[in-house]
Amino acid sequence: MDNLDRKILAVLQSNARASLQEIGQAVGLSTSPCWERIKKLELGGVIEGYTVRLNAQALGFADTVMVQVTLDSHSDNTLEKFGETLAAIPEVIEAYLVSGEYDYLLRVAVKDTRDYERLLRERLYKIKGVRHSKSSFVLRTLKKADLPLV
Amino acid sequence: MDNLDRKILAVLQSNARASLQEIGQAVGLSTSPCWERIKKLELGGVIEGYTVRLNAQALGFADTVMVQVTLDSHSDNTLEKFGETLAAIPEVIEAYLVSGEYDYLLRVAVKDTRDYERLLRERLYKIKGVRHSKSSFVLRTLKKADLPLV
DNA sequence: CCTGAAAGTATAGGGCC
DNA sequence: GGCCCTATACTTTCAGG
Repeated sequence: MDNLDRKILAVLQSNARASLQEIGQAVGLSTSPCWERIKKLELGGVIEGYTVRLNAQALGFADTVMVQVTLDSHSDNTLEKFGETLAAIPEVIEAYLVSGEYDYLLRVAVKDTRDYERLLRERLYKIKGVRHSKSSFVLRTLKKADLPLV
Repeated sequence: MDNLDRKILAVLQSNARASLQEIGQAVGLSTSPCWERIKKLELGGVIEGYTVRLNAQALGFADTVMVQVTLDSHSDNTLEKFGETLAAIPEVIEAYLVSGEYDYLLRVAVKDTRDYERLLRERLYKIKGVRHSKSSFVLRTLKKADLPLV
């Protein structure tokens, strides 16, 4: 992992479909070393995959909600069950176990506030062990950046 | 935007470098309509770009911190200044203006706890108008999913 | 690391239902 | 309007130096 690798990753962050020629031009190498480096980064697990940045709004997900969740018990069992339950809820896009005043932070994507109310009532409130939750609706996204590599 | 478009997007979500042949096979179309649909989704702004999923750990960002920020004043001016300041801090990966008990939620990527302490002291605490902040370190990532499309 | 050749892919024309 | 097929230019992939 040298500076050239990081430059290549920076290019791929901004356009994962850039051709090897474009990447090579940007970092000052010919296509073959770029290709070899990328394969190494893929095999080494630095590159986990390639994905598309989608406009959630355009796809009908008008609202994003950040949910703080506090559990009753912190036994291994409760914790694991909670994780499994979240995995099965497609609206839950991200879920983190965190330190601090609450236990979990979720990022949830929903069509509208009614959809969110349904999710809370029918899904989150039904999960055993959840003491309480606090919802924060995202009013505006100020920043969404890539990891700083160079 | 029909079901085929959503299927194509689902394929791209899981692998943005899938060839048109693979995409076509997955959705039951030949390559040309897939290509046309993708171009339309790009031009229509549904597809905002293509990016790479990177292993933050492997790149030296061992810690992720979620920071709740509360501002003193809620004037347009303070709000805008705050947004601009955040834009210039590379460690701040995401920033949301939210409803609820606090004003902003930030996702911050740092090398270690010392790096985070430095960021707090030298950057966040220096921003005018910040009343207080609460940090939650991410202990474990339970889920990181794509938007549910089909 | 480079050059370069072979296999695979994106892009765009024309035709079909 | 949306599909399929086909030709050409570009890309990926991997040899040999």
